[in-house]
Amino acid sequence: MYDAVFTAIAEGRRRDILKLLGKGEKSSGEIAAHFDVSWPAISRHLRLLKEAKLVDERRGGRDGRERHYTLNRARLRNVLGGWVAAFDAMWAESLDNLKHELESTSRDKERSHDPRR
Amino acid sequence: MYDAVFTAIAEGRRRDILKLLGKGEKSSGEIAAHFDVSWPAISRHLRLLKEAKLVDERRGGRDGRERHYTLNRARLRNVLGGWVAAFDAMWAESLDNLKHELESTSRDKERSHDPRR
DNA sequence: CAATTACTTAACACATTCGTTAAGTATATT
DNA sequence: AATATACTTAACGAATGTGTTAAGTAATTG
Repeated sequence: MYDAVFTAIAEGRRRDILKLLGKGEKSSGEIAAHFDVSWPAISRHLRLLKEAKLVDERRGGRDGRERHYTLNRARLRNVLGGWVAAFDAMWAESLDNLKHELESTSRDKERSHDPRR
Repeated sequence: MYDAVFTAIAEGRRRDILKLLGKGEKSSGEIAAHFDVSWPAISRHLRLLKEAKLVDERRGGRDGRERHYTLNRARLRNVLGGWVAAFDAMWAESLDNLKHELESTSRDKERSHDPRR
């Protein structure tokens, strides 16, 4: 599930597209015009980003022929922020375990001066 | 530069390795034992993670033959956190631009009731 | 309804990547 | 010096991913 997000942001051009969308909504054509690769290439990047739910798509323009993309900031923050935060949670837990271990070791010492025999 | 980090975390197995290291320092062999792929495969993942500076390596063990890896939490937070935060900065800037635009538009309205003619 | 606009999907080439096994390297140990 | 331990690097195959051009498709316009 999160996998799609990590795959999506792994590629530089897709990160560039996200960056561009950071400045505001853009159509598929506008995005393609910003880069020196073909429109189909951009279209596929957009599909991936859409599947990862990093961008939202809606019909737009004066007639409904354009596809407008917007950055999904919440998704970006939730997935990446959440993932990074999980490490700090683990860290806290590890520290906690270590603390308990040290405490029980010192309790052992109180009961006997050489518990290993 | 940041590129290596995004590439490194793109792969599920490497994210699993980072997660494992989140619980504390581990040797190359210990890490390999945790997964059902060969040691060489793990070794290459570790090299990528090291190149991305997401993990640090040092000699360890009773003799100096083991290679111990630790997670570099700061790097993770700085790169990903920084990248995500940049979007919010852009967002703030875009909002600000929009505000200025609206303000100048309303100033135009004050000067003339139909500026488009 | 034929043409136009704004895209997307398909087909294919080339590059990169992950895994495997076999071979190499570095640091003790005997 | 030979052997063992703990890895890493090399070589290679199968899968995946990015780009290109050509061929759709969906909605609007004349």
